Amino acid sequence: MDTTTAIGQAGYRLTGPRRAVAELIEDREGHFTAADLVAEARERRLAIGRATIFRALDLLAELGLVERLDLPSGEHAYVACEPHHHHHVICSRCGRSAEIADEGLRAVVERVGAETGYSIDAHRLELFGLCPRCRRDGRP
Amino acid sequence: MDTTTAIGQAGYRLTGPRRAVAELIEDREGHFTAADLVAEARERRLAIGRATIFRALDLLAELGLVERLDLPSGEHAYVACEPHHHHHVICSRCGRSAEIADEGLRAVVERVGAETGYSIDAHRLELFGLCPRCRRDGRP
DNA sequence: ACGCAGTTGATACCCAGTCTCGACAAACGG
DNA sequence: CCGTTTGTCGAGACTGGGTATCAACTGCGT
Repeated sequence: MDTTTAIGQAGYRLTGPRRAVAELIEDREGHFTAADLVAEARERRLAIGRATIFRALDLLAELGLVERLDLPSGEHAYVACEPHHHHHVICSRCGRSAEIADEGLRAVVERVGAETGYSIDAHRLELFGLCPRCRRDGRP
Repeated sequence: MDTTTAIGQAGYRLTGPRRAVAELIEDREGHFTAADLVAEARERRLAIGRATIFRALDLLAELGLVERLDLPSGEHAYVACEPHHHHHVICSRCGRSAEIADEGLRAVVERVGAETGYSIDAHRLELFGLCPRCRRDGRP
């Protein structure tokens, strides 16, 4: 399912600015910040307000088409992704990310719940390292 | 090892403001934001500058005596904790947290590395839910 | 084509966190 | 115990991410 149709199906209006933001995101590799999109939009002479970009990102995040990351640096970034529960491995050099499935995490979560007595209803796992390409290329 | 001695042993000066911040943190339950500490310090009429609180938090985080969290809301918060690698389960109502050990996570990380080809050198796992006390108490 | 929400953009605004710099005080040596 | 050195502090200016406001606009159902 493509981004623009997903917006429509969720009952939101399929507006020009939203299409434009979706396009900006599709043209990206790796993660990006809201500021990146603002800059990119300005470069392409798109008439999209800053607030609109933030709003579009919120919307896409809500639909699960984009996910918010908290980089170790403290920055907030986003990555485009498929709308189902999963996690990311993020390259700390180039920012490319790969989705990962359960991989036994569910079991870990259950064990923690059992041992601590917490009823766990959400979790976040982020992995950072070098992607295969960056490992192969330069090692400064 | 208590906080103030840890600061000394790491080669940093054991100053009044740092002691004060350490004390503010020890008196807290659950997670707290930098702004919380600033407000608390003001209430107690402590003459500690805002910048100093941020600096002290950075220092304590570097020593591993405090850990930075990214709440689902996007806020940055901290929790006091022991200085070794671990993760937290955080109560989404009261903010109390419990530390959790490996619990099989290491194996998960290794499997992901093997499958994606990334060389993973850092990870973050945060679990959110209700702590036993909040489960027992009100269910609004 | 019409009309009404939902959406937009400009702008002002708010708040977290950082930077600067003169004043200060912890640690150490004598 | 006092002087010196140098890390640290506080105040305030500053930056940058993100949000609130509100009049103007436009997608979309009828």
